[in-house]
Amino acid sequence: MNQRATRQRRAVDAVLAEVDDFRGAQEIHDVLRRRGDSVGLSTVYRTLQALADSGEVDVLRGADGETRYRRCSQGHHHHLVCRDCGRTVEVEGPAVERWMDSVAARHGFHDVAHTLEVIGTCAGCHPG
Amino acid sequence: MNQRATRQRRAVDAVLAEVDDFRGAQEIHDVLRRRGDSVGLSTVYRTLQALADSGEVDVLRGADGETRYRRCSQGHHHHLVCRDCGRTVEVEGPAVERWMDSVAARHGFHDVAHTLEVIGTCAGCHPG
DNA sequence: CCTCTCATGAGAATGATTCTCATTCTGATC
DNA sequence: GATCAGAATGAGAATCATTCTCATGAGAGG
Repeated sequence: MNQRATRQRRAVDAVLAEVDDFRGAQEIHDVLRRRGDSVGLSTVYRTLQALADSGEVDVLRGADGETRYRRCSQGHHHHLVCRDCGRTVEVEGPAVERWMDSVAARHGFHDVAHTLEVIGTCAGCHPG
Repeated sequence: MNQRATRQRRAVDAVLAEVDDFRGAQEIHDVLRRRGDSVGLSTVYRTLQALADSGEVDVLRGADGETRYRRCSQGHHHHLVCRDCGRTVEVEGPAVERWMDSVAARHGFHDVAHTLEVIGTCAGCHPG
């Protein structure tokens, strides 16, 4: 957040602070409306985008095309996400980072970035 | 492709066979129309999806939300994509696969899948 | 309290993708 | 080669997340 502190931004922030999973914009908008602390959908989108730009939240694009957000720890990391309940674990992989950099360099690529997400079924959701 | 062989499917297949980069459905639809071998947009989408389901093409979801397809080699691999010209290099990383599996297992996750894409600027597009 | 802006939000607009369904075509059979 | 059932097609409507528009509202400093 770079600019004015408004009720709406505080509200969106609050929701993100309460949950530990990735949430979609519409979902957050619903939570706020049900809670009686309604915020316009456009504003939810704008706020989320601002938070993502400033690096305060991580973004994840699901297979269904919906973009989800989550307040994460600061450093660079990746996610292990449960496909059923959405439980999220942050993981680091320095070796993987190095591998990606070296592969990119070997092929003459510069300014590399990457996306790496692992999805599975967590122990709690696994039948057995 | 699992079912009947139609002109439309052959046409889409042909376009995919000609290019080496990831292409969007609309893009393929345009190419076909310009070429005079027009195919309905719905059909292009359907065909691409069928090809993706059968594993004949790889799918990549860009930051702009458009889904792109590419005929790739069979085995499991990842992509190094140029953000400017779209040039694509297939890469393998057995060590990375192992790392992801072990991390998932350590956290009690089953049936894991993953996405790993590296984007950068290729040598040809790099200014300097 | 004023004012200068940035922020908000209702609704329209966008853009990719999917759905509908009447029509056409493929592939198997005679 | 003629038939036929069911699969495939495609034009346009529908969907859905997201973005845009712009008139109105509200921080923050003076």
